Amino acid sequence: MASGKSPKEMDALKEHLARHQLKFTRQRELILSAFLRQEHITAEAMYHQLAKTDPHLGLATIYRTLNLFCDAGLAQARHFGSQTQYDNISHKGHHDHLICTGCGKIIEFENCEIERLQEEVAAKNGFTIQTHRLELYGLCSHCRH
Amino acid sequence: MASGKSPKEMDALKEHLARHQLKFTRQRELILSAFLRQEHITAEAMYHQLAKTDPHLGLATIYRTLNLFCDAGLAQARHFGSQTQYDNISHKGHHDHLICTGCGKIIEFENCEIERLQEEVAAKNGFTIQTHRLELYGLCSHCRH
DNA sequence: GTTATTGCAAAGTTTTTGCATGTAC
DNA sequence: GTACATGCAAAAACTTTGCAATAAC
Repeated sequence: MASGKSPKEMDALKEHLARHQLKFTRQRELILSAFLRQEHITAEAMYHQLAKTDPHLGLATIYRTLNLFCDAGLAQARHFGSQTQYDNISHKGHHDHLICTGCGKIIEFENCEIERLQEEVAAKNGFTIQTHRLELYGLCSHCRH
Repeated sequence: MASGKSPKEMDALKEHLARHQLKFTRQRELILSAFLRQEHITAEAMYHQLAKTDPHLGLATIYRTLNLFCDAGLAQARHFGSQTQYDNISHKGHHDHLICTGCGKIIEFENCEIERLQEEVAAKNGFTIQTHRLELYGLCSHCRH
């Protein structure tokens, strides 16, 4: 194996592509490997990040590819502020947000106890949780004054 | 004194307006009273709803007014799907969802213990919570089989 | 060789802004 | 009478789409 380690997400992408008669392109590989380094990112931010090494990679391709990742179950789109955030699913589950409605600051947190209670609620209703989203909106100490 | 016609939100709006040298207009009154009947609504939906009785009320006015309600602490903007949802703050807090990714069924629940823990997390980070959003995605008992 | 993908630009959506006119104070 | 608000249209911001050229299979 020349490349040695292909992360499981890369394999998952290839499988999704194969199953849908889609192709594994240089851009898709590039965008996925950049994406895996993030917890969440916007299309625009990734565009700028990749433009340094690949100036011809178009923003439309990034959007198309991130949307593809959502279809493949690797990413989850979240509308936040004025742009769409693409969350890295493999980092999800322990990834909740505290969002300041004053200045837009975002703090990430995880809380096992909350997660345990979520499981409890789900079980009580006969559900098996696949993923969740918890966002707390409020004012940070700065903005409260 | 018990003027059944002026809900506390209307008074809160008036107070906010007074404090900021803004004016209490027919449109603001109209939009607020329509807003209070909803749990959440988009600007576009409100535009259509109000157009029946007030065909000259512009969409820009609705946006400006709903954003004003956010400033006044009566509403909370949430980006969802492709449009902004304006949530009625007074209805929020006990409104979490359990969503089946198989059949789309939505169960509403509330859990005081989770809410308490949320407050705890917020406090630990110096935040004051205004509202929150919790969605659990999974499979219901039907769809698991 | 065939079919999907890319890059670019153009179009589509949703939201905000500019400005003349109207309205609350 | 003096601000601020409104309505309309135009602009801005973000995302998707059309199409000819290109790359994967």
